[in-house]
Amino acid sequence: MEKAADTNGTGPTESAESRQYLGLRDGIASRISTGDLKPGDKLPSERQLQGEFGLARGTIREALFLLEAEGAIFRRDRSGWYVSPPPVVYDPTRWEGFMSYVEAQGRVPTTFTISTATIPADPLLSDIFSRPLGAPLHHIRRLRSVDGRAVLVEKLVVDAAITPGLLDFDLNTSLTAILKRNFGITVARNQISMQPCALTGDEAVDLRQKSGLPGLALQRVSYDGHGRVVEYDHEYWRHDAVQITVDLRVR
Amino acid sequence: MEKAADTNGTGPTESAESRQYLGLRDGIASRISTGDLKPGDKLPSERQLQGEFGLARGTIREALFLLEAEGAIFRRDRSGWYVSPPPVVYDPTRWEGFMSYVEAQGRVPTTFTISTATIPADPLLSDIFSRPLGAPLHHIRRLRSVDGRAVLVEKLVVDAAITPGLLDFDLNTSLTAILKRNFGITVARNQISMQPCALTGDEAVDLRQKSGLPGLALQRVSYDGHGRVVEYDHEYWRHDAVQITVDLRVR
DNA sequence: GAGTGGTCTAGACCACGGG
DNA sequence: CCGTGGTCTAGACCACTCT
Repeated sequence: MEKAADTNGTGPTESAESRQYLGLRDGIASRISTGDLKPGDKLPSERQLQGEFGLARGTIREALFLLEAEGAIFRRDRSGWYVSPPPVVYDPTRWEGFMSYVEAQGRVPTTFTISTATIPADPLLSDIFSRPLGAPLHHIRRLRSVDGRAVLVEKLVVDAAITPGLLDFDLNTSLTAILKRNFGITVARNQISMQPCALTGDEAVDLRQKSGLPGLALQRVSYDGHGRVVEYDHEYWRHDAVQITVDLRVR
Repeated sequence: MEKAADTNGTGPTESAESRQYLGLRDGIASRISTGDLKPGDKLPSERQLQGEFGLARGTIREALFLLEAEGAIFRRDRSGWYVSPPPVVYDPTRWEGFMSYVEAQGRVPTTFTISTATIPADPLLSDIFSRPLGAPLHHIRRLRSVDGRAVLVEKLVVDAAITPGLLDFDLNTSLTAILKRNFGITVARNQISMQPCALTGDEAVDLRQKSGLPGLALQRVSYDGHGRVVEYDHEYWRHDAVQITVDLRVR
């Protein structure tokens, strides 16, 4: 008996799902919405679900992938599947920085600096910062978490000429605050671009995600009051961790 | 011989990929980047790739899913896999509307009105529009395409009191233009919110996508110069069809 | 009707996580 | 060390598209 959907006598009994993984998806989703499973809770293992529902493991995984795409659950590599916490709201116009707005939402933000370096400007960066080729720029790579879960990696670049000694500060705090307090720099304008993307390579590794999972790529160029480029930032977010909100006047 | 990765004698010959689907992914990706495969081109069928690479179909599909998540390819249900065209750039602050900005990028926009209706305001909409419960609101559901490919479904709501007879116009054109020309309404402010999401149910059907594929959900509340709510809009985009760009002053 | 992707089965081994 | 998810095989039938 190598037939698959033998049970597909799908008599239109009620809302019988045509595809089994959709049924399983709905089952788990309702367990979450009723509060039977709460944010952070671990789901039964794939093999347990297999026994419980009498489906092949591939079918179980299909349902899990769907819930993952919907942002309802996430996985920790080779540890298990967990119920997702609610996303963080990110408003690029309210520029107090990550630490502030995450805290304002009653969550606990943390930052981990992965690496720092001062590197001569390449043609692209030289153009963005309007600085000569080879001018020194600070590169910072940071991992940011909410309630202990890594939600984004950022690679940011700052003009070293106007921020001497920046890398000696504790970068596991708010960069916005450091720039303001120690260098008198405030951001007046942001130019932002973003695309849904797949998290791959370094980003996936840092976020402890399996490569290829969906994410949101966000690039930001920040200007001060004089129109000078202050920061050039690339952020890679878990797709289920963020909601973007903007309020703006139309031109 | 039910062993899987027997070929995993992965001698570190060159950049041998540890996982076979990554190798296949790279192979197809490079065919795209060299121009061997161009936007719109059809990929070989899964079974052809199976023969060509000597992998099980599941493995082939894993590679295809990854490329899909990256936005490099897309599928037409039961027709095949195709190379993705470049995304459209969407700037919510430049409010000439979909038709204008798509054309400005040298692409061909089309709009198809799926349904229209005038419905009494429910509590939520009554609140958003600051209108009494039961006040008439126009509901419009449209499908919008670029170069013949459906890229987004939108469900929009407009206050019927200030747009009498709106549904009698040809809604397969620019709504922005209709509101301006025929009702003297212009948008002065937008409040936008967006989250990566999974396209499911009606949205997936309308976009001819398999349910569960990643997308971008965008909600917009538009105000006129008097602060009156003009439009309430929900858009569901294919994740690979759009890039959002915003330029804004920080508050 | 042929061909395509969509769904599903029933196994297997691998690599990593955590006690 | 064991349990977990990650990868992979080799089949099968189904539902739809296309010509």
